[in-house]
Amino acid sequence: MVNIQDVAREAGVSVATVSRVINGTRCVLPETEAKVRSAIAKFGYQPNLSARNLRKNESRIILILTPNFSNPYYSKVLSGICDLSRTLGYSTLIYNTYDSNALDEKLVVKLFEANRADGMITLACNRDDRWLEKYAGRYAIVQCSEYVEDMELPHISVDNRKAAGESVRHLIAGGHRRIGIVTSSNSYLSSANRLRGYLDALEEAGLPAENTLIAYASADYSFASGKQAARKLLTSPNPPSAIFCVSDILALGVIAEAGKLGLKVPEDLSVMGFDDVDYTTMFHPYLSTVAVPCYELGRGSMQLLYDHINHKPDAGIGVYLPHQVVYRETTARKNGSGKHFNT
Amino acid sequence: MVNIQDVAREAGVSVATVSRVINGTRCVLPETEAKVRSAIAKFGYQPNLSARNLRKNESRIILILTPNFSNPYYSKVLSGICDLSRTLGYSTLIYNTYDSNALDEKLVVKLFEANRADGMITLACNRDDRWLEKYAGRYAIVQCSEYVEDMELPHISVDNRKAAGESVRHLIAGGHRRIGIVTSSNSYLSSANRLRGYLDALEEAGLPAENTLIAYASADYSFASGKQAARKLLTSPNPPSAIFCVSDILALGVIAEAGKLGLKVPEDLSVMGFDDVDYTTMFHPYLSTVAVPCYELGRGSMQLLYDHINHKPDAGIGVYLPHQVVYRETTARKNGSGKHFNT
DNA sequence: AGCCGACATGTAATCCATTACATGAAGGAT
DNA sequence: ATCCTTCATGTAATGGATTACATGTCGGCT
Repeated sequence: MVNIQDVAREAGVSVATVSRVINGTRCVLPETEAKVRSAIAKFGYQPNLSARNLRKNESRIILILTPNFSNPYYSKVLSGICDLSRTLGYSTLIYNTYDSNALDEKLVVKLFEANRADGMITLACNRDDRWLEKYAGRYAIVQCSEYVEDMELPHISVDNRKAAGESVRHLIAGGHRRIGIVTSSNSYLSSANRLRGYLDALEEAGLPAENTLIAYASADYSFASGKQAARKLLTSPNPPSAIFCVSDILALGVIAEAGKLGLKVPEDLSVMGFDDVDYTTMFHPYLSTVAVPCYELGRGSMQLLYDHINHKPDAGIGVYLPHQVVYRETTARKNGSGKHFNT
Repeated sequence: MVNIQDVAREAGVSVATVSRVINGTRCVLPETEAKVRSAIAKFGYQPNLSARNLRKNESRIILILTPNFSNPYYSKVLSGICDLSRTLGYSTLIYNTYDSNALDEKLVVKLFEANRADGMITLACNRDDRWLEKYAGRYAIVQCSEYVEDMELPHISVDNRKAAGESVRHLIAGGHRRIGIVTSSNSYLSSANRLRGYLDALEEAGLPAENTLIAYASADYSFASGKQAARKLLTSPNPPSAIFCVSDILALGVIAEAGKLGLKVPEDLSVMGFDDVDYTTMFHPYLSTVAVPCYELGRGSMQLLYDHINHKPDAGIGVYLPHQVVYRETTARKNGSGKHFNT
């Protein structure tokens, strides 16, 4: 493999000069630069990143921790992160945490200490990950979508509580009085906040929050777990006429199970999802849901991370992006025409 | 940051001994090893990967080129790659090529020459990427799902031609005589081979291959492009009674468009997909399709790459994994009961 | 006793790019 | 003519781990 020495020899200059040309440091005569550039081109020389990283004590790699990138929500966020990181000159290392339900502190510390990563974006931290705080000053870490409350670490997300409240208020305005929720048994703040928003709306309307209306799906937001949760809700003695779900895939599972139980959506049951992934408008009825700007969340978290890595003074700590509740075909007035409605 | 010198000093040994302990080289007295280990634990020491990589001339990173990891097919394959790579001690760098329709030779060479990657798995190469061959001996490269024919580079895939043939033969056995295909206008071998398989089956049955039965969707396998292609096929003077699609998402688009045109699936139109991604059984009618072992394709390509990186002599060049045609609810006999059938 | 081999451990070269510091030439000021 | 500044470029130290080679100790054999 050709190294900087070879290039220097070929160009008849010293290695320092070659390095200066590569890194754009001034103080190089145009004709010298031309000689160096042509030597570089001749050999197809690429600076060895291991050597550069060793010397500069950086890696130009950022670490991304995600629950599961096969989930369409996360893959959209990841697209945003990866696209921006590439234009900023960073490579991305993506790790699935799967259902471990907690970040692996050892792994994170290892990757930082080993100089493998300059920063990290986590889409997977939850309530129990307070240990992150220990590293707040030392490592550049950004929490995206999920974050730990009251922690001095930068994060970016939508206002889950408010969005959930709006959704449920919409259902109430449609005449629904028994409204169920399918949430997740994981420890993510987003699930908890969406549940809070649901309870907010119920309380405002003077509706009781019954335990039989709250179903906890398994931690992975899977279609199957949505079906299971729906079955519990819909086969109870006094079933809900509307169900708010904390994710679209769960909502899709609810709709499937409702169909199996002979219920028509939205005539017999209104369903709301959350996230607005691509699949919400591939099949009828189109899903009513909360549109989350996934891609922008990804880009935003990368920008935030970049600012922190480079110690930009005004890099924010908490950034909130706007959501949009979209009413499509899975929500209808209670005992109404069966047509979807807008309040 | 603590380095190997600090550990050596603390343990009262030389750096060489510390290195030997870390790397499991024999010839270290148990009590010496214990001293070193406790020093490592005390400092939470992690070897600097940049330094190690520089010295060993490796990176323990593998590069993955994929058209778009938001596509459920690719994300499944990627899961397989990432899971195995992690157990083999490699990190994965994933790059989306998006619709550039060709691999970026410059980028690939750059990453290899810069010692950023030890190997590469491409899910995105196509007919035009013959340049890969130049690097066959120099870089470890594995082609997954897609590959360039007649090239001495390892690849792993299913037998697309055969699988497509089986699917179309099934439709013919169901009495269909006018069978359309929605393929993609990209240059991927899989699309080409699926088209070949379609033509094989037609020819065997003595059916003419008409241009009006072949629709080219845009290169990205998108839902929207499936709809568009279906419209062309179904609004032609003599429309097909069955459509074979080279991907599930395209098939979903075809079904959606058929519905819009007032056609019932499978009563009025049979539809077959390809890949069997998760979404095929989330909505009725469940999609008839070819089940491709995505996850295993991913694992297999990583294993193949690993074998090549480590110069295992019997690492294969062409590996083919079995597929499985699954008949579900979107295929029916022509003018039949409307129920799905098995041949 | 003398010699050799086996084995544990240390010393120092090496991988390659970056950069602080050194050098030297050219041009300007007095 | 002399000195000082400026600027381009070179020299060499540096980052941290690996590893070929060197050293030293101990036991066994004759």
